[in-house]
Amino acid sequence: MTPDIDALRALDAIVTCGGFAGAARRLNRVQSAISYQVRKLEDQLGLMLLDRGGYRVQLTPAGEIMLIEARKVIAQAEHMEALARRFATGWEPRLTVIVDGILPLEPTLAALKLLAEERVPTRVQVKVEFLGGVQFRFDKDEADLMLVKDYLARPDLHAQPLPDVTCILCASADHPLAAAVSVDLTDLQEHVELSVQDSSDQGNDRHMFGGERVFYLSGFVAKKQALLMGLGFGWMPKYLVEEDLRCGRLRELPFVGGRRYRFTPQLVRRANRPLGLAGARLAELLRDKP
Amino acid sequence: MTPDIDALRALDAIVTCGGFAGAARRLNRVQSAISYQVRKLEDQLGLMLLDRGGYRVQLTPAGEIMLIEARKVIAQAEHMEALARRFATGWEPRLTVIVDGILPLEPTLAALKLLAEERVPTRVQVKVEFLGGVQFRFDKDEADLMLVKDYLARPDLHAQPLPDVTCILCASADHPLAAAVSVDLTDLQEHVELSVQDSSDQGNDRHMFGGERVFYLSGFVAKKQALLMGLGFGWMPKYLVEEDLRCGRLRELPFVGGRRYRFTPQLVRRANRPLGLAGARLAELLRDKP
DNA sequence: GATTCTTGATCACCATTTTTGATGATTTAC
DNA sequence: GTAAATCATCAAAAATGGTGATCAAGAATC
Repeated sequence: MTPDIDALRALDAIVTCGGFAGAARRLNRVQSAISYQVRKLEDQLGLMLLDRGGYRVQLTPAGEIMLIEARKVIAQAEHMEALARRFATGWEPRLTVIVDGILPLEPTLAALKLLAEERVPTRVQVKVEFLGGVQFRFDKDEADLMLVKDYLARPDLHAQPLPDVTCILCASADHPLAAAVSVDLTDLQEHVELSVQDSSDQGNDRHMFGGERVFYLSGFVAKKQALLMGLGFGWMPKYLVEEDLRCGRLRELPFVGGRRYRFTPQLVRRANRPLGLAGARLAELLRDKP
Repeated sequence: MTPDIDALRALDAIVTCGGFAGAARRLNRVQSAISYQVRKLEDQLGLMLLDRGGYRVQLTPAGEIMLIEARKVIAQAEHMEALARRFATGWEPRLTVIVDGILPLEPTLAALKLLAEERVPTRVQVKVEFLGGVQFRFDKDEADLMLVKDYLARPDLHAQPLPDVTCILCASADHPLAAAVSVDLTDLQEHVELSVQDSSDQGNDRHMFGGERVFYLSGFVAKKQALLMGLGFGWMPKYLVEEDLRCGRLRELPFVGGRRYRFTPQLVRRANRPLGLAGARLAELLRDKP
């Protein structure tokens, strides 16, 4: 039979208060109740915990060790209690966030770090997806939030804007297109376009060029690596290639249809399911900070 | 109010058995008892743990997290119980062993390693002392065992022999005494003798030579270092200087009164206080192995 | 679709456990 | 030596937890 946590508390109180009487006062019980509790505990464990030989009780050697263990059990139980209290007061147990891989991760991570520092009890799960895959995953996982470049608006979704991101059409300095003074659609279509794999299987990136040959990469890091190797051309978010453009490793392509475009990422939540405290706090941090 | 461990067990059983009825069977209770327990638990935590909406109960999101915590509490409590069982069956909670620093530590450490591998629950404390300090500490700490070179026999102490150790009188190869063909007591008394500090403050090493100048070191490692630096001469246990004698860094002194002596270390226990299972096992390992 | 099973909630009742308050033996403090 | 602690013990009261029966509602079976 497993010991009762109240009995462990009694043992602890006896030791810290220096006696049964003190423990009773501390626990708002009567002395005989404490006496009963620890005796029962000792019976259950089949082990003397207190030495009643003298005027004041003392821990037996075994009691000392058991008290250490008992305190661990108590602490664990209280941790559980505290967690429950927070869940009960509006902190959701889990928060799932889908992030579009085209967005800079840093502001999101910074916000999560703050959240952790505020000792938010919620277990936050972040998943990175691309293009249509973001909303696909948002729906499939019943996620709470998504940070997305494009999404299909619906009445049950509520969006708020995030800071703009700029995309730049570029290629390696060694790439044939990099040398051109001006590039038109036909020029582009003759070369390999690099794109990020849409993790839902219904690719629909409105910024693609419709050439014959497209290589799909698994993310923007891989895409950038492919660009640097001269494998092809493609759009990249500015924050990922600024350094390379400055150093000349990559070149911005002088495409007549526009060499850059900006978009406003959205932080999307479900209108019908209110965010818990953690979700609300995260949304707030993402809105204020980045 | 802290949740009751039995209630946590009920929650766990409901989830693993897939329902109240199954849990009741598993815990040898009746279904309504389980129902009562979890409802009380939920009341205490102020939190719904199970979703009774459908035909079969399901954990709520908060319930999932709480179950994880609950299992930790249960595991901790069971660990405590297991420990108690072992203490109750003769494993002492603590075992204090005093070891004479002149003895090779390796056999002792090997025995302790074995003890640990056998998952002995006892917390073993080993202290190294020197000369009279060993018995001094043995008495002061009310230790259970001592491994000692010399000790004052008493009726309440019971000893068993350990493998012999040889001591060699030596000095650095550069030391004046190292060159002599024969050394007598007067020769020795003219040089600095190196000795290990007695950690009780009543030095009585019967192997000292009574010269004017004695340097006391804090252990045999320090003493050996001092010997190698040519600071003086002194006795060293053979196992610590064999290599140095072979390489010629140290020399055995041709003392007319004997250049070597052997002693039989003793494993001493208290006759009036029987060893616990861990102490007995350790004594057994030390007797058989080294 | 009607019937049968199963699931979990609920209730009144009873057994057990826990708390209480009183008492007593022993030890410490003054 | 007296007064004030300390802790054990006991009977009675209170609270807690368990039992078995019953009920409504969702699956499963035919």
